[in-house]
Amino acid sequence: MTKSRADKMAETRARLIAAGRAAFAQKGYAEASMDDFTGAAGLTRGALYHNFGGKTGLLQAVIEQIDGEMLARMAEESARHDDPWAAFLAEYRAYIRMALEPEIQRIVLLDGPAVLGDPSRWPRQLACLDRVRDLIAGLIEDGIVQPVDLGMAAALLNGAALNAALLVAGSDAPEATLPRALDTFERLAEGLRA
Amino acid sequence: MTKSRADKMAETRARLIAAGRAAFAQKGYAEASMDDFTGAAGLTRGALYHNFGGKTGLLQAVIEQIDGEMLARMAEESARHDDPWAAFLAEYRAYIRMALEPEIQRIVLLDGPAVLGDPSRWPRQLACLDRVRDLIAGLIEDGIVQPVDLGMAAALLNGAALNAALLVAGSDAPEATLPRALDTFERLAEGLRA
DNA sequence: CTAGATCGCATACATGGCGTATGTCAATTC
DNA sequence: GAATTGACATACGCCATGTATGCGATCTAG
Repeated sequence: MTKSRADKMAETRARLIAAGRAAFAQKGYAEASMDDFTGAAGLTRGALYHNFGGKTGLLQAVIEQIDGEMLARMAEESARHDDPWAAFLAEYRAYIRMALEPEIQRIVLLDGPAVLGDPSRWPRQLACLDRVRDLIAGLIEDGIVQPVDLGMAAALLNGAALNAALLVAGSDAPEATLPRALDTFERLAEGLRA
Repeated sequence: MTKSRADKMAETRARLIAAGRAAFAQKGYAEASMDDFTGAAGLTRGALYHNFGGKTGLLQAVIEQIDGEMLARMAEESARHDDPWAAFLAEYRAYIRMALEPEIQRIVLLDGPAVLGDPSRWPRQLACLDRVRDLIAGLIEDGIVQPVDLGMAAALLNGAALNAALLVAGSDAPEATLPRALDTFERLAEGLRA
């Protein structure tokens, strides 16, 4: 079975995304040289410009991929709980833990907003943000949470979770700090309950 | 009265900081060319490297200056309230309003962390973060707030406030969105009360 | 008071990364 | 099977940062 043209293109896209993802995570967006990571992928900058239009286009694609993985992991966590509030907190615990990983922290949470602008204005918004919005909407409908502005509540909670994760990641003993972060976050979230 | 050598150096530093501040705010850190804004200040890159060691050094100095102004404005706001909890909320209201300003948003909240790394690990930490820590410590001592981890609570609240501000700033009608942001934030903060 | 040392800043140069225009070869189409 | 399309490579120009060098003004020593 010979590879079709579209298959080959999909493969080069995947290779470039993988190489870019590794480089962005390790050196940061600004310090990652296109020649370096396209070369590492066995390609040249020509392929990158053809497929993604430029360096920022590749960053978008990388973020989209990571976002999809984050969404899946959060959904997986919440599925283990029957109580809606517990499921809600479980998703945020997963989010905070993921924000600890250097790859997600650097690419999605630091360089992404700085290079592409505020995530809430991205053309393809982060799926995990949308998901949290839906969760909160359900909690409000069930009378578990006060009737607050959906997008606002989601943004506030995301910001709190992100900073919690950054602080944990930067601490000397992340493992010891993580439970305190989760605890403090849950107390904050209590403020939204009916 | 003739200018001393130190006086002149202080003036060039001030000029460079002012020019860099304007350029970083308008075009973002990465897009701001050193030749451009040093030229606008009537100087050259030589002066910049001599005084600040490089582009990132200037960014640090700019952030330090803005941080000082933010601290002053927050202190001013809280001084108008007698009730400790009201004063605490007033400071955060001021913080959210300040995060709306493109200059602060772009330089301190977006590019700063992306270029210099996590603020909590900066050599000269943000003074306004320290201030919030102290406020929370006082509230805990007075029994107004639950005994939570100081740095963690401050980080969470700052993250929530930051994202609230970003969302407001990115909305179509910032003036109409701001009150909802403040309201949601105060509800969250309620979660920390004893 | 003057000569030399110092220091703040400008100038010139080297390096390297991004973006674009052009070329090439393989796959598709008729 | 010839022509065309399209995916990707190659080559070039431009611009930005960082560094090494040079100059002139201020401070200092005798």
